[in-house]
Amino acid sequence: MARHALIESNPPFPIARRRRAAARPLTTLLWFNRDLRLADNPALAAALARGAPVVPFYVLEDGEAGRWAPGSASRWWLHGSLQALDASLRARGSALLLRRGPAREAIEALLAETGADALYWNRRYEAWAGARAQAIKTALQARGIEARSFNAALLHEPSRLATAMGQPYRVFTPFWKALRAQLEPVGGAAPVTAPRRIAAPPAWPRSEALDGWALRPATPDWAAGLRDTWTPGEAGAQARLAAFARQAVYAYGERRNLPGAGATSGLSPHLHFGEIGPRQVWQAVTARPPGELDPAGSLGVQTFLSEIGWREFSYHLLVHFAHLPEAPLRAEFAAFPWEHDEAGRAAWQRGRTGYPIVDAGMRELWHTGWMHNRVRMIAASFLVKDLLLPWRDGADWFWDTLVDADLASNSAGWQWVAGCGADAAPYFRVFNPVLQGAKFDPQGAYVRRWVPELRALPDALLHAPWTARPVDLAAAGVELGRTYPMPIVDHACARQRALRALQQVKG
DNA sequence: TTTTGAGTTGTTCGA
DNA sequence: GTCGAACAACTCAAA
Repeated sequence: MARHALIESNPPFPIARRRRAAARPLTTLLWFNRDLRLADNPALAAALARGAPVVPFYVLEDGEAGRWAPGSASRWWLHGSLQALDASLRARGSALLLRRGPAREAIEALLAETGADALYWNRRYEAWAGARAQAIKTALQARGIEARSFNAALLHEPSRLATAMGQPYRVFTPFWKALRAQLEPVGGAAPVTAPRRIAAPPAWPRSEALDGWALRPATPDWAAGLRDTWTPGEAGAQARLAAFARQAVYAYGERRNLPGAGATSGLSPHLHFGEIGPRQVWQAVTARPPGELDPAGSLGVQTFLSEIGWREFSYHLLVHFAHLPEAPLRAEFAAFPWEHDEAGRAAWQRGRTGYPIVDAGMRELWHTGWMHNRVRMIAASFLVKDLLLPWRDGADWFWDTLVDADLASNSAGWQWVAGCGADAAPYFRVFNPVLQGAKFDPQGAYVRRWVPELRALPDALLHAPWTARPVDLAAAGVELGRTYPMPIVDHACARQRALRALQQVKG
């Protein structure tokens, strides 16, 4: 596939490196991207092994990313993550330089200012990022400057895994089987630990001020819920992983679908920004020998690893099908008769659909920048199938509001829900928000937390307040249409409408 | 090349 | 109330 050309590959013996092998290395530029960590960082390790002073830097690339520049919640996270990375670099005698993009210009400037003879970085997999990195690599190597990239983000290199026919996988199970066969038994190369000291250059080039980038909201400051929930940065990531690997992972198989249980790892934003890598995650959750685990514990570990597998699969799809974020993987869905329901979309975004489990999820998202995975499916199904709004509307909203907004996972997930993606849900699989609520939030802990105006309703009525008798509503202090909305659509009717629309696409 | 088995996460209806 | 079948065919991956 031609797109493979966009994914940079390392020649086994880079020309520049061979030519300079005898010369003393000058300075190494270390370009941080989506790998904001010091442990398990192959580019950093290789830069240190080179034996020259290292200049670590980060480039803000809003212009180059275009439509996929980080959303509001991601920008909030990025600020904290860069701050944390700078602090850990300083503790090791180094620092993080900040520059604005375009990356090509920032790198040229740094090369001129430092006289560096090498640029190392860890790869990204978005089409735009791969293309611009490849252009930089080509340009630098042509001038005898060593330019090397590494894989810090994935267990596998998407261009190096294919079916027996040489095609990219489109179905998860065979993909994961093939990948695991490559990785067994330890999940790939062992992660390296963080260096103790990083040699500084004789003089530091100037850095921009992080505050000047205005990544965090000022007025209004909507980030209080994010601050309460998260600790961006490598230390925060490792603390979360350690806590999860100590206990929760062993119950993950049984409890991961309960949004009120706090049973998931919460690692998604840390993984997105590369504050921790999938190899480290694999190592941590498989540290206990399988022989020590009971069947439930073993199921927990395997189920969790398969979620890491889904992340890999999403990247695999993004690399091989570059239009994944923009256009349906199943081409016939281009003609799907989507609605244009502004009011419905606004109600969904604000958590005022009248379906408590959907509204709870959307409010959790707004408040914390994150939503439990089970609820993501329910809320996404509601947008796409009950409201018949385009999946890209949902993907856009998630892109702006999620701290873990990731082009690969977000795009693949929305296409899956809409039925137009890889391994997509069958058309008739339409989530019923009342049944899903009753099944996965039976005691109502989740809905009561995020939809407090319904808190006093009994469990049996909590997921369908419009079915309550007036006397029950009054006892709970609920006035439908005033304190909490009536359902904005009738689910049974909406389901029929969605099935008709899907039939139309098929025929 | 052809065949075969299988495919993350569900709901509804009727026996 | 419980349970199994229907809901469509189609595509993917491997034998």
